[in-house]
Amino acid sequence: MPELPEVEIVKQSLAKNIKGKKIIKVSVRNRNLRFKVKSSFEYYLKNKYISNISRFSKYLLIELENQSFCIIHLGMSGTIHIVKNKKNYLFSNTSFYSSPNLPKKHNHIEFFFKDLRMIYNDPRRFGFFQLISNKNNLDKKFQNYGPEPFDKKFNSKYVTKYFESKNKSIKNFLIDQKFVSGIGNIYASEILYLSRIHPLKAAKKLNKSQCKKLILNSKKILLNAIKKGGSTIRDFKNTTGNTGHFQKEFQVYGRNNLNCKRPGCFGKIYKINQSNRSTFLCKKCQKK
DNA sequence: AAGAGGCCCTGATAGC
DNA sequence: TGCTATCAGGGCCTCT
Repeated sequence: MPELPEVEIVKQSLAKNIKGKKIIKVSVRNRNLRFKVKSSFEYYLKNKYISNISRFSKYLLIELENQSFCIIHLGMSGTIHIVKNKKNYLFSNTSFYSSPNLPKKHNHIEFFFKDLRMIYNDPRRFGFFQLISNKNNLDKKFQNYGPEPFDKKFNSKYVTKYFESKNKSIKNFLIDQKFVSGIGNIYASEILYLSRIHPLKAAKKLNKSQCKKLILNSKKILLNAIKKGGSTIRDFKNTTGNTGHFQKEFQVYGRNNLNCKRPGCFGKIYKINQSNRSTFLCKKCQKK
């Protein structure tokens, strides 16, 4: 479930906790993630320094001293935990499960640093780790991704041009990473509600003012979610194992059969199915 | 070519 | 209590 805001929260924590540090050791307990973790993975990372931590879309980018990258995608249930070490941890197995918030199962990958460990947990294994040899190949990896909502390229001209003669629904475009990067199923519903646009509306039928609203509200929702520490529906936890708070501010997501929160609307929130994913909307104040 | 739907996976929950 | 069915959804893939 991690979308851009949740990944951003994790990124900030990694920047604080592991940037500049040397990876002493990596251990992989389960290689069968979304893509198989290669057997050379641990060896490649061993003794390398981390020169930078960044994020693109829903990806965490760990840059290494030799300008190569280890990229992480959290899939839907991936979480990263930072556990501070006790003394002599390298020689003891007992400290591993000592952190109260660390799950007992599905801890697939562990990075060891001098003072802490970074542990990747992912029950459903939709997430993945991938090594990328240089910046050029990183750009190649993301060349088919659209701009992030905060990018200057995500502007009125781009959106209206993109939507020309497109029959696909606006909701399916918001979660389409080729159009815009970082928005997932939850925030798509919230953005459309705030913009008063019906999720089933064909993209080409949006007028200029609606496109502008969409751009503005995408930024607004995501920034606010980052400010609140992301959203926790089921799985998302920050690196200390705590939940985010933006879910308390959801206007439509998960509010099936409840009243519309918009003052003076008195409509009801419906859950519909779009391409096998749930969409939430108020049929009264979101117009086709 | 655009767009829809299937698949990967586990855990939580509902219903009998 | 214990079984089965359903749902959750990111990204890649296949099919029409």
